[in-house]
Amino acid sequence: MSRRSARGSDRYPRIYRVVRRIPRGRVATYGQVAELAGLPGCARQVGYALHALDDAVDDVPWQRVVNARGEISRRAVAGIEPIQQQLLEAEGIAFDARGRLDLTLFQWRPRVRKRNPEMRV
DNA sequence: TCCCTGACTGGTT
DNA sequence: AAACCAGCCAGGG
Repeated sequence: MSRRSARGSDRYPRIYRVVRRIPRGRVATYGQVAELAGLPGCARQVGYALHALDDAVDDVPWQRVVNARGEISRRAVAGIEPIQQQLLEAEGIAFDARGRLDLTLFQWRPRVRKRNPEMRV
């Protein structure tokens, strides 16, 4: 381990905690997860964290995270994308012929947990 | 320890 | 609509 490696991986638990909050039948984007985890601008790291998941051990609904265009992101390892799509379809999410889902319909919109519930602009 | 590669994104061209 | 580009940062060679 290099000098201070312990610090960096604090992020993974934060990221997993957010992903676990995504309800069934809803999706979140990588950037959205990063922001909710307090890591704005670190969308790429969210992908990296999910890549590091061990499905045999972790109970993180990774399939509910898609890219900002409403598509399932391409993996280095083939064969996973169709599985992710099937899992989402099983939750009631619809994909168009081009393999995209409508974020305006299925994107998770968590309530803000603050005193002032909402002050719309 | 340097260098490169990613389950990404928003702004430009 | 598509290609490019600069940030982002953890791992592995």
